[in-house]
Amino acid sequence: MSRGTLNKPADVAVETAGDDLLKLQNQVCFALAVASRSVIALYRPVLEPLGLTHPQYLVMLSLWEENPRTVSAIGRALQLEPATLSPLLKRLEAAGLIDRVRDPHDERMLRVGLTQTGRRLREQALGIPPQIVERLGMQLSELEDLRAVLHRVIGAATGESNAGEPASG
Amino acid sequence: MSRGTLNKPADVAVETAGDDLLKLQNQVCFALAVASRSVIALYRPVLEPLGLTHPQYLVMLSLWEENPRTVSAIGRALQLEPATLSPLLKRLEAAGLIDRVRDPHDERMLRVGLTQTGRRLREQALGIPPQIVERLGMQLSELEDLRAVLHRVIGAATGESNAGEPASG
DNA sequence: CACTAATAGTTAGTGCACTAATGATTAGGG
DNA sequence: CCCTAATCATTAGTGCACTAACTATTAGTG
Repeated sequence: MSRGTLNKPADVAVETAGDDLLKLQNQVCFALAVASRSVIALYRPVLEPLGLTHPQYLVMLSLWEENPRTVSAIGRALQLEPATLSPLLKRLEAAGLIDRVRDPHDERMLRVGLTQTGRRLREQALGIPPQIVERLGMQLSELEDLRAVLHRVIGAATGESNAGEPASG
Repeated sequence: MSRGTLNKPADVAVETAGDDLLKLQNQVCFALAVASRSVIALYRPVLEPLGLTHPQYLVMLSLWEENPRTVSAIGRALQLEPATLSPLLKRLEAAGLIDRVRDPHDERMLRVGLTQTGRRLREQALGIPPQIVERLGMQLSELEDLRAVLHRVIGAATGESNAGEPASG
């Protein structure tokens, strides 16, 4: 990828700078999007036996950490809009993994909870991360670094208030 | 899952391993997905004046690099299926930024080319990367590192044969 | 030349993700 | 109390992304 990707102070010739600036291979956003899709594609065959898509898997992870949760609480954990989760949760309910019940004390809220089947699925899920790491074939240390810098990106992009560093609890 | 991926290795501390493995904050895939969505969200207001979505912007970037391109050539550059591009390209055509013409020599292929409007849009696009970098507020060096490790992830996830070979060399 | 293979794009169908608008419930202020 | 605000979730509508099935064109083989 050669020269000029890094140094472009204002006094540098504009012609070449403008060229590199719009090169696809120099776009972090492009690398981010492709990496995300590629890794999710890696999950597809692994999740298929569990009958889960990747976003559904993330919802299950969030519920395995804290069991009855409201829609917006899941949304905060996963950085997703309620409008995205609403149909997704209905599919998980149809699959028998969760149930959706209005909170008796405040009927605006929906209590999303694991069913017996949903709880049991966690055992199978334990095998997933090692499979992914194996398929990726990257060093764990490098993945750790990646995760760390991604959390910094998330913090920077979402306003820093909510980065989400490793579980302090 | 072939042999024994589910079995916990006996020589590793078992207690914490199973717990941490499924923690949302430890998932690289989750960080990747959120970072990708967050950064794309950052682009939304910046691209809005150009009338482009982020995937459409990436298609334009690929065409500004090499002008008439076939659908599958764009797909290779962007790592997207033709079925994804087909409707997207029609929207870009409807917006007047590209035209779609069958290759006279081989009518199976579609030559996707920039219109005058599409070419001119590049001038406005030159302002985008700096705006994003500013909104992100991260060091360029850190973004360079991120991009590098992301390209390694892409290579690892897609089978290494086809990572992100810097354009034309 | 006809028949089959391969190639390039499109269509159909499912599921995510977002914005904006809506419905339903609760909380607060006159 | 009632009436407005705010809150929580859902619906509608657009656009991406994938798989699988399909059409159309070209290439290869007997």
